[in-house]
Amino acid sequence: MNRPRVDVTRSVGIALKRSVSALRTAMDDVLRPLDLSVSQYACLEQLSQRPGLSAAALARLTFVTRQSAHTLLQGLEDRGLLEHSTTPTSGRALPLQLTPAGTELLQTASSAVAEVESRMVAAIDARRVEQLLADLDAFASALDPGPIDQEGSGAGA
Amino acid sequence: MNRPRVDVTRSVGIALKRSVSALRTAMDDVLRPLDLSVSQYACLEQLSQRPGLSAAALARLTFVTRQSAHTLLQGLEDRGLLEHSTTPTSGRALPLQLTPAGTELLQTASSAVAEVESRMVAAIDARRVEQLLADLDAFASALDPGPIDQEGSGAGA
DNA sequence: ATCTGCGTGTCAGGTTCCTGACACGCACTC
DNA sequence: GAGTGCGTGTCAGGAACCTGACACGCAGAT
Repeated sequence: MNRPRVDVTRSVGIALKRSVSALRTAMDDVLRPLDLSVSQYACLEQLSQRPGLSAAALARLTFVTRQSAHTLLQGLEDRGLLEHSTTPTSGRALPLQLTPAGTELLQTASSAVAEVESRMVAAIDARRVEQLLADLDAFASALDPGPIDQEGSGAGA
Repeated sequence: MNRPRVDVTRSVGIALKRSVSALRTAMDDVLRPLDLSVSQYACLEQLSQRPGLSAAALARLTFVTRQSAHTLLQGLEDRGLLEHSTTPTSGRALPLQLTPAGTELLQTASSAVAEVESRMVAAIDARRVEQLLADLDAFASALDPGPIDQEGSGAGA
């Protein structure tokens, strides 16, 4: 075998990428039978939690551009999983909402994903989950002070 | 403002995705002036740490398919950043190695990335980094017990 | 009322990555 | 020595995502 004396794998970035990669693969595996991609599931889930979202808002929540979300949403709509109102709430924003079929499919998907996530979380001490969540949040805020509520004057050189 | 009483953002998966997304964006920003993508940087870094790697081995280390790595590597080779030996070490595996130009560029890139990563890590208690690394590793192992040092007899179902 | 700024929906093009498939070389079995 | 299994390099096709650009609707300033 090889002994990595130069601990490449001790980088936080790599560890992050590795766990996300594993999670994505695992989610993909359980979502595949339902013909849903991870991004599609994320849209459905967010839409279920916060109905009436616009496509652009949904895009921000799922960390993709609104163009990508648009394409993705069209596919979901073609399958009758969600529908958009024809009456804009404000500006041009068209509120989206799940159809009964979408809600039903989401329930199946959601429990499958929850199983995966709980399998993952079970790997560490339950008491540390909250701390981990906070740390992860701190990471994101430190790198991208946008979406929070920080004005972040004096950007780091 | 809004008070998300339905804490969607409390999912570990989402927190993970958010921090990775922020990290990727930040790395992209500092790597752009060097004409390097995050994946390209990852290849250079791994190759520097472990010279003589094959393209397929590199692919596994950077969490992409060997086909993607192939395309990516070609671009790097065209720019004279790395080169592959013509003599296979074993089977068809062609060992890769950085050129002096590649090593030099990597140094610049590496320090830029290190700055980003340290900015991120600085957001949490330094004493918790080790624990976090272990937790992240546990996540990945729980979901995908493959790439560690398991020979995994019998293909995973 | 007109203008400007911002957010939004949408179309077009390009890049990156993936799945599928094939040919080749080594190790092992018979 | 032929056959089998595994890992590897490579080509082809497609899906997903992104950047760029444009048109439209609301809110506030002029």
